[in-house]
Amino acid sequence: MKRKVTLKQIAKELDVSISTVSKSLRDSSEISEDTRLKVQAFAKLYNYKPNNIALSLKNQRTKTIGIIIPEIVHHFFATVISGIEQIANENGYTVIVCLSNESFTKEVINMEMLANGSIDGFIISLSKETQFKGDFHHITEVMNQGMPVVMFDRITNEIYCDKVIIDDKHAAYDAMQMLIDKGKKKIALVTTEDYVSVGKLRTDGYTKALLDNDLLFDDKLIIKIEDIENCEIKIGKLIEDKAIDAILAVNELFAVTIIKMASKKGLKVPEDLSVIAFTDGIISQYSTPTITTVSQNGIKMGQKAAKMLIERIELEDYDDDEEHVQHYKTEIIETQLILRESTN
Amino acid sequence: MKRKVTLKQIAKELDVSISTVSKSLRDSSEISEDTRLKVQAFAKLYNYKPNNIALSLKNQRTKTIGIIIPEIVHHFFATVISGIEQIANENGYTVIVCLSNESFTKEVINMEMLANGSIDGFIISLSKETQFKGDFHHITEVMNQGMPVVMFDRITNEIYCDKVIIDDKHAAYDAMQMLIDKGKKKIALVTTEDYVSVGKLRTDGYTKALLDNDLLFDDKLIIKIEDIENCEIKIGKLIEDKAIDAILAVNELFAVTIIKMASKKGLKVPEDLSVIAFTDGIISQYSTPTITTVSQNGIKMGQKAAKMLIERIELEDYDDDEEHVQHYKTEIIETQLILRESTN
DNA sequence: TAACTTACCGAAAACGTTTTCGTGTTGAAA
DNA sequence: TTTCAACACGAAAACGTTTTCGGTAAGTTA
Repeated sequence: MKRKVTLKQIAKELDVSISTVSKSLRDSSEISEDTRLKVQAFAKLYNYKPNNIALSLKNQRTKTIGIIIPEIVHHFFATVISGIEQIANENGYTVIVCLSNESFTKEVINMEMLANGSIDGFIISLSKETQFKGDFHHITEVMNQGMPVVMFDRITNEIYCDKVIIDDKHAAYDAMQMLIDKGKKKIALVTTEDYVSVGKLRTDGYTKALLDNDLLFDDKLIIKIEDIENCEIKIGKLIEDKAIDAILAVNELFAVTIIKMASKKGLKVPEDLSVIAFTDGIISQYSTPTITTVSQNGIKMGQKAAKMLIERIELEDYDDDEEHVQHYKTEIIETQLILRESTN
Repeated sequence: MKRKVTLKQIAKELDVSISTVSKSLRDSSEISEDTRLKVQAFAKLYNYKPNNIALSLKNQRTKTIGIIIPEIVHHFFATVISGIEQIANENGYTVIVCLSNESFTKEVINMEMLANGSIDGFIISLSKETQFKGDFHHITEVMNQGMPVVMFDRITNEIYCDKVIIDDKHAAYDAMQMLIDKGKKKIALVTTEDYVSVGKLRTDGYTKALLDNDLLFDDKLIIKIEDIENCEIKIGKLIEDKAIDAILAVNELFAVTIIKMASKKGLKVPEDLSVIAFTDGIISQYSTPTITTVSQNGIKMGQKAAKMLIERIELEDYDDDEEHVQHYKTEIIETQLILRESTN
């Protein structure tokens, strides 16, 4: 069990100074070919690799980016990580993943933990509790320390930073328009509580589409689900009571539950009821019938977020202390309506 | 934009030495109450937090564990990470996640990247390509450097280290026994190629159950899928040609495809055909019919792996260089047969 | 008064790098 | 022989900590 070899050990072994070893390995012209080759051979033999921690301390850069998301057992977030990881890797970065589990406190603790030198920047999607409380001091704090932050999907307008989102309102609008074009008149919306930013925006799109098409807006057709566990009754009632044409669901789980309840009540999808879901994931592809979705393209979202963050990080290196005005951008990832069997 | 404050800055500001500041903040009895309180107040005011990188360098411990998995957009792996993250967090560790994307080369590169001081230990599940090649030098290498490694799920017997697995053979056997007890006589197996360790073991369990119950073993009833994309024809043929009672599938995607093809051919699940899948994930819960599965409990697997790794890491601290024999353990996570609609 | 504690604090090493600067040796030019 | 450049290498600082050791002043004891 030989531990990792260091410059110091090589230097001692070869009876030269540490500087000489370091320079030799970096092909400095200061060193004679003789010693350079000797050192390199020795280093190779003992499989020398520079210690990352030491480099981080010296360079004040860790080549690591921190990701904070509400949960990881969730297709969308997993795809985003996948996209981030890909770009990060291509640029020589590694990623640290922390989960807030939708808890404000855990989000804060995780940020503080990582902010103490462990990473060069954050990519974050806010927890429900954070969005509910509207407390974002932990974000501003790390930003004040000069650490770049990119927010995605679950964002807030109260913080001025780089963001990448989908145009939820517009996407919902498009989905609605498609249903309306197919002749649907009575379209329900199954969504989350309003403090979840995306839920609110999708509701706005839903409403606007109705108005623009001179359709009746009926708030009884909007139901807000708190937790997935006991939503079946609510959904069942909706389907039963209201002679509905179609439903827009803000996520896959709602959609699949809707289909299940519909079939229980003797309704056929899509013949009697069309269903469109947000978040194109595994379920939509494999449920029967397969579900028409608004695809969020988490991969692209992650890639974009990573690119923005890395650019910001590496820009800082030149930027130094020149306090010139930062111009933050908000990138919008285009969505796509993926037509499947749940609509006709 | 004030950068993070350091001990040195505090020392300068308060006109004391760095040591005094450090000791004050750690409540050393060497320091008078006067200066101690003064320093602490100042530190609090400027929100001083020790730099993690510096601590890591000094302590030679990073309080970070590295995870290397084939992919993250995969319910099972996501749950494992979730379990790892939970235990890690409880013990003050953070996790770095790297994806091999089933590539041997990426697996090696990632390991080398992390092995240079960035982490205290590895949790890894082998890529398909690694299992196919049978080349594990990267694992032995980091282990020789004294870095603890825990393998889970996709393991190899050629490496002696801590492992956590499910008893795939036994689990397959149990699932088969259940089908046989229900009177099924002609049971097919849809699996992966043999070099995937778990695929092989599940096949063994399948075979053993047949033999133990004096049922005919027919290798035409075993089909091995290379990639999910074009498996439909193969599966379709299997169902059509062979008057089958039941099918054991080694993962959800195979199972749901089987169900889909069956319904196309006019067969009803479970009336005409029972289906059991490995890997209890989202799909099984939400498909129609819902699918009976062998649950793998990724959470528990991740938790166990994290516990084993952390124990090993912290044991090393005392252990030091006493080269006493390491005794590695292989933990087996119990599986559970979750009965749903796809069996009767 | 001399010797000895005790309380309080600072210098410096250590972790592993990179890089700047200084220094000694060699050979050639003047 | 003197001067100077080129060459080859080492010392030391820096990144931010923690900790050991040493030292100074005051107070205590003989």
